[in-house]
Amino acid sequence: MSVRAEQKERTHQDILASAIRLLREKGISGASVAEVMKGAGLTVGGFYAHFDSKEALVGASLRQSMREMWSRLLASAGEAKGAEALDIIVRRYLSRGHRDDPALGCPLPAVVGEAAQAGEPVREAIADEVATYADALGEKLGGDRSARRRHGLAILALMYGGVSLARSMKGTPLSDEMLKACRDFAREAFRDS
Amino acid sequence: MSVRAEQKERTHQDILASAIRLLREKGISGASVAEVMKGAGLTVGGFYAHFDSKEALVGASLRQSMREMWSRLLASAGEAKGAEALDIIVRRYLSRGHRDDPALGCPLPAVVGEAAQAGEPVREAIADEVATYADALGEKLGGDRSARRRHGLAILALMYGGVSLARSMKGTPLSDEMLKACRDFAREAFRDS
DNA sequence: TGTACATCAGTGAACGCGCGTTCACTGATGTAC
DNA sequence: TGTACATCAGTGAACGCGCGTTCACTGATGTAC
Repeated sequence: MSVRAEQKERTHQDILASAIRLLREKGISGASVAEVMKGAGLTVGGFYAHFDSKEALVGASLRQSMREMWSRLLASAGEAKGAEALDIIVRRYLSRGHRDDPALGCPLPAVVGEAAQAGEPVREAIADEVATYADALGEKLGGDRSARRRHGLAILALMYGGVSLARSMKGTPLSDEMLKACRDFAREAFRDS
Repeated sequence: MSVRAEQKERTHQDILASAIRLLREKGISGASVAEVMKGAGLTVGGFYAHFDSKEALVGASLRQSMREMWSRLLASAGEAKGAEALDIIVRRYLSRGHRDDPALGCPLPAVVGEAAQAGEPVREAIADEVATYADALGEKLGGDRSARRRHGLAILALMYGGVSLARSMKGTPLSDEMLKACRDFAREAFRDS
């Protein structure tokens, strides 16, 4: 690989990293191309040498940030399975820390609402990543094939929904309570597993 | 009340109705003041005789549309309580119809993501309405005081999360599956109640 | 009841601003001989 | 190894556009006498 190509690849990753950070903090419309490029130490005009459009950037950022978040989250449960793994995972995802630091967390809360009106590349990226990590989560939780799939999808939806709502009510007492209710409900649903 | 004041009140409600429709379909940034006014058969300049700012409009629309959606939803369970009421409610909220017709449904999926960056009036409106209807939902579900509160908040988060994700994956097979997984999980969690 | 003036809901053009995207350009890197 | 030319990553100004908000105005409604 030539020096030039290596440099370009490094720049590409810088743009992605900047986009991921802004996307998680401010959502799709809040992460402007100009600000993404500024965050990577570049000017706006160079963007289109790296991505075809803003939508392509959003799709790529979504895929990478989902991978980062969810592989770390699932790895944090270590060898634990079933109710024990669930406890570790919900305590981490449905935490005040995760609610208050979007820049380090899951991209879904910032992106899903706007994604309903976004183009197919974005919606497909979400579907791919949700499928992957709902399955991985179901695997941790155990049970038969259909229970694993159902639990993976539903617990993901519960965790995403709880953090999203908690963020939208930040600053009110209900915000903390929402996180706790979702954690406890997830554990309660698995009391016999 | 004078003819003029009556007319103004009618116009005010027309603007609100238009805003509610657009907000549910396109979210906060997608519902521009100009389009809201056009939807009410008016021109943009007249808006500020009715609301102080776009944010005030969003807050008022949110309160009214939450009331409309959730009082209808909870009323649809009639006299049913516990698992039976839950079954009716999740079948309605987590339905393909609700996913595909945002204009007739719950405002939360279109608004919550952007609300995290919105001003206090919007976040307070969400907190107030979520508190009200989580409690009403918990009431239907029964159990002791803490269980009612926990179940109300968590089932609301699960329903909101499921429909939001299903909309963001619309057009993929996982979209339908997500709705079903959330319905079944909610019922499963109440299997002994 | 009729007339003169005041009010004010709604109009439509204009404001400053930020958006995604384009494009002529610059200058360092790469290639050919 | 040295020189002349080609490539192309990144710059920065400009584009057309839609946004929230402002404002001078119009004309129907309301009030005073």
